[in-house]
Amino acid sequence: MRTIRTRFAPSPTGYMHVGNLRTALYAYLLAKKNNGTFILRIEDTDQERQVEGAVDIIYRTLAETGLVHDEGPDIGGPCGPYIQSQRKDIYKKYALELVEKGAAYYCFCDKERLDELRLVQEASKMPSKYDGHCRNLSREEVEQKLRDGVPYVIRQKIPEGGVTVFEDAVFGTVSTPNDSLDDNILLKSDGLPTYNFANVVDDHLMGITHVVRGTEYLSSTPKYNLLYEAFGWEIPVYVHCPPVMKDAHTKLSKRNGDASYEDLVAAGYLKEAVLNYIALLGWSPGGEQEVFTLPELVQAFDISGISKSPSIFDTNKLRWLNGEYIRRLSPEAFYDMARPWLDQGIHSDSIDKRAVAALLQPRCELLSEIPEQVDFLDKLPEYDTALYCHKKMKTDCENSLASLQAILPVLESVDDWTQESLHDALFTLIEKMGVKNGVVLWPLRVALSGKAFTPGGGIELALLLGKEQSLERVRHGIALLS
RNA sequence: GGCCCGUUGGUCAAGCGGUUAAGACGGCGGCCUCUCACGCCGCAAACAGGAGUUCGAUUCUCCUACGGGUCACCA
Repeated sequence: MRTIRTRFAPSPTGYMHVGNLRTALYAYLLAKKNNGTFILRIEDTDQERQVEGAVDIIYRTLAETGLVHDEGPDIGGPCGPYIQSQRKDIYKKYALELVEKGAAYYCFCDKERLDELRLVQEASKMPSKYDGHCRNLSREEVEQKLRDGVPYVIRQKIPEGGVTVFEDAVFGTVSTPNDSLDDNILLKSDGLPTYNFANVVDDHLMGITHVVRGTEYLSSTPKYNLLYEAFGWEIPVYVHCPPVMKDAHTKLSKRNGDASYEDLVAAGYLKEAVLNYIALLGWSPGGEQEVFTLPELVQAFDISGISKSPSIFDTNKLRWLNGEYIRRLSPEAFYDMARPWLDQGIHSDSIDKRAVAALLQPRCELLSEIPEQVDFLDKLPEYDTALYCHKKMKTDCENSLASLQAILPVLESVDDWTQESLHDALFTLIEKMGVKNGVVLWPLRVALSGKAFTPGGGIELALLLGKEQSLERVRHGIALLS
């Protein structure tokens, strides 16, 4: 069996959508699973839609996520160049070959005629389709016009009648009547090929064995196959992937303001988690495992697990998975990753950020939420005394005040400000008072944080804040409640 | 509108003629506990509808409905 060669062929027209990334991922996985080759090709035949810097985003994203290509514009390879605009001459030669073979023809219709044709067809509710005006021009007519310098395009000559059938790896057998296909343009009047054509030529020339792409190409695939057949080339295996949706009706897209890969990373998602999540969006490994490293994905990948219907991007699940990744990080790795966010929420130098990170790690699903989780350490927020009333803890303003008043001297007497000392001192107090733990510890935690929820309990917070600051906050609490 | 494709809980999904129709996220309840979270235990929640084929359909066929894609000198 031939070595499998797949390719990711984006147009440099903007950001990396998650749908795009997923297509790249599947192409990568398919190649690597079979010890094959993964190729990057830039499809920039549309002069007008180029976006500055878009190619860099593609390189950066692939590198960051570990989807490293074996051949591509930046690293070269045996089938270069890997940028379509640099392959211009190649396409014309093949287009002409097709004309010779009778599978394509020169068309001299100008834009005006085409627009008018479309209007008429729309008005009469006819399917809009090229009317074949130039389809049967004689050789003499063609040569005359060429000599006269009339602008031309080259169109594909779809056979009349018949049905084109092909096998898709995810959708199975797909058959389309040829009459529903249009004589599309292969070579534009600017000499550049359309996607339809460049794609086929490049995929063949680059030895692509498996074409992984979105379902938007499913219905034009018969036309590509007609091209392959006309050339006498081997048709690749098609793997059409359904789209990633924002909701049941709309696709996930930058245009709708949906998050791109970069946005997600900026929002505090780990790139591994994002990649893992999108791998599972529209593909099932079959087993129970949900957390996969890239190498594990390579091992587990199989085309048969790709689903036929669109899937909705679920932020909830991504969050969960991200939390799962965070919890699996070593304390050091998490600290390093959390550091920038920690710095945003805590400016004081007296707080031990490693200790905060340790408290945070099991309670953090999204890095970007860290600042607001820890900002109370910097400065006690203003809070309502209603916080002291907690039914389950059996606390209210009165017994909270009593507790804080009892706590104050106890804390003042703790010289050795450690977890053990604090714990011993406070639990001795609890025993002496003959109350439930919460009656003492809840007011303490509230006084220290001014918040309903915190990463850590009263003792842990006291330890972080230090003796002086803790005493001050307890006194403040007493004043508030008095 | 023509052509192509799809439809299992709210979401991701397993299932490939016979199952009590997995599992995960989310939701709800409980346990643990110095709050919250983690962890653990449990609950609710689905085969779009209708005809066939078959001893038997979530699985096969057809129709309907709904949804998506595509009909450019864009990719």
